[in-house]
Amino acid sequence: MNKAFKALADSTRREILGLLRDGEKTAGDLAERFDMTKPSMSHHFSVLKDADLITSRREGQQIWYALNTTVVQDVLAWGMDLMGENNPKTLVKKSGGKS
Amino acid sequence: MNKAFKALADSTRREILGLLRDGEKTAGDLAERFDMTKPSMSHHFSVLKDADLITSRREGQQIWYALNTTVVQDVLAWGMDLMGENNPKTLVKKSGGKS
DNA sequence: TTAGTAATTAGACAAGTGTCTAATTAAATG
DNA sequence: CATTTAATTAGACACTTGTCTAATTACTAA
Repeated sequence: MNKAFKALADSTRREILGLLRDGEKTAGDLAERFDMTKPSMSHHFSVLKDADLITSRREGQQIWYALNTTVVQDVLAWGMDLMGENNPKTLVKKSGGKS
Repeated sequence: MNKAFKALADSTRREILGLLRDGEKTAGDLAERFDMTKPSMSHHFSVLKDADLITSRREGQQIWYALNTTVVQDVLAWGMDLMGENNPKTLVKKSGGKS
C-alpha cells in the first residue's frame, strides 16, 4: 500500500494509469505521449510495476503494460474508510435503522 | 489534487488522517502518538493543510485539527474513474441493459 | 512583566526522487 | 553474423522531502 501511494504521488504516473484505463498499451505507445525520454518513462513503469499498479508482458520486441485494479481498490477502500461511519461530516449514510 | 496525492504519499500523514477520522484533535494530542519531534509533526500538519486534507482552528493555546473529506472524495472519484466503464477488468458493473 | 506551555518557524542535513545521456539487453530481419 | 528497433539498466545530478535542534510566536496565568 505504501508503495502504491508513493507511486500515485507523481502526476506522470497517474496519467499513465489513466491511459491504461481503456486497455493495455506498449511502452512505446505510452512513451510517445509524454514529453520525456524513454528511459524516464521506463523508470515510471518500473515504479508502477513495483507498486503492483500495472502488469507487463513481453510480446516480441514490445512490452505491453496493463492496469491492475486490485491495488487501486485497496486505495479506494482506505479512502472510503477514512470517510466512514464515525465521522459526522461523511457523505456515506448508513442504511435506515430506527431513530 | 497533486498536492493531495503528494501529501498522502507519506505514511505518517496517512496515520494522522486516520486518527482524525473520528473527530478533531489538537496538535499535541496527535504529536504524542508518534515517535517524532513536535516540529516534525508540525511540518506534516502544514503539508496536510496545504493539500486541504485537514482544517485547523486555534482555541487558546491549542490548535485543533480536523479531517476535511472533500479532497479525499476527489481522490476517490479519480480512483473510481480509473476502474470505470471502459476497462473490462473492473469490478463496477453497469446496471442491466440489453445484451 | 515574568514564567510556563503549546505550537510553529528557521535552518541544516541526509536520504529519496525525477530526469537526463550513454550503454546495454532482447528480439526481428537482412 | 551485423543492423535495426524496442526497451531497459547504469550512473550522474539537481531538486525535493522528512527529520532534527534551536529559536520564535502565541497565549495563559501569576
